[in-house]
Amino acid sequence: MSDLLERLRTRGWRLTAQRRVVAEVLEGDHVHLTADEVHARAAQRLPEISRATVYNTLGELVNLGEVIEVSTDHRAKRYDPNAHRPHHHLLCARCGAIRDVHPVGNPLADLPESERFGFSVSEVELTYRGICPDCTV
Amino acid sequence: MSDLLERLRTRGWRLTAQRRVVAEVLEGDHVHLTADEVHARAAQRLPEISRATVYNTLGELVNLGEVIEVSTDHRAKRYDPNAHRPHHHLLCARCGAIRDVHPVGNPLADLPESERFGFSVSEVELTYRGICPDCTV
DNA sequence: ATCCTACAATGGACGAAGTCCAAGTCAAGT
DNA sequence: ACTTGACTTGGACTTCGTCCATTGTAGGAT
Repeated sequence: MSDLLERLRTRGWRLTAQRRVVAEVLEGDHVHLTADEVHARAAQRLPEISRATVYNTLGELVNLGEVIEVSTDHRAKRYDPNAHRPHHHLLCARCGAIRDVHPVGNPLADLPESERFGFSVSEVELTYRGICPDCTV
Repeated sequence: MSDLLERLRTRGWRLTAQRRVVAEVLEGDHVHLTADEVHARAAQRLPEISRATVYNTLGELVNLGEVIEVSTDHRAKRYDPNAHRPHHHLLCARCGAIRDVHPVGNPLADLPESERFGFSVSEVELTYRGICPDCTV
C-alpha cells in the first residue's frame, strides 16, 4: 500500500502524516468505511486529525481514481480502496455487510439501442442485495 | 392514476387533500423527483402542505410498494412512481437526467455461486451512466 | 346531517452527513 | 535553515431528513 503513497507522491502529492494515516486506514479487501469511520480509525493513530481533512483526503483519492465512492444504502457514502480491479457490490439488507463481487458477463451489452435514449453510455454499476450468512441464522 | 388512489383507499388509506396532491404530482413516465421537488409542486396546488407531510406520504407510498426510492447521485433521494414494471436507470453524468430502462438478460444469473459469499441473493439494481443527447452537444 | 375519534397534517426543533473558509502550520525545494 | 505555497484545523453553515406535541379532519356511527 506504500505503492499508493509512492504513486501519489510522484503525482505531486505532499506527503503529510494525515494523508498517510488515511491511506493506511483504507488498506485491505472488502473495506467499505464511511468518512466518519475513517476519521475514527485515523484518530486512533493521529488524534488531532480533523474531519475536514479526512473529507478532503478521501475526495482527492476519489478524484485521483485510487478510491471509489459507494452509496449502498441511502445514508453515508462509503469509500472502497479496491479501485484498480473493476467490481460490483453485494450487500446484506439486514446488517449492511458489503462484499466486492465479480459477476460474469457485461451488462453494458444488455442495454438495447432502443433503450439508450440517445445517451452515450459508458459505465454500469450493479448492486446485488440479499441476506448474509450471519443474518440467515 | 386515480387507480392508485382507489387502490390505496381499499387498503385503509384515509384520502386527504394532501395525499391526493402528492399522488397527482407523481403522475407520469420517467418521473424522478426529490422530496423537495414534490413538495414545491404540491404546494402550487395546496399552498399549506408541509414538508413533513410530503415526507410521510412518500414514505408510505414506498412502504406500500407504489413508489420506488432511487438514490442516483449521492444527494437527495428521488421518488419513482413506476413501481409496477421492474426497471433500472440510466443517468446523465453531466446534468443528472434520468430515464427508466429495461435491459435484456438477468444479471442475477451472472453472479457465480463462488461470488455469493453464502448470501441468499434476491435483488439486483443496475445503474447505467453516460452523457445524454442534450449534454453531448 | 351531525358527532366522534382515531388517524393525519403542521411546523419548528433536532440530527446526520457533508461543505466552506479564514487563519495557522508544515513539507519539501533551494 | 529558509521560504512558500500547499495542507490542516475547527467551527460555522448547508442540505436532507426525522421527530414530536399540537391541531385538524375523514369517514364511520348515530
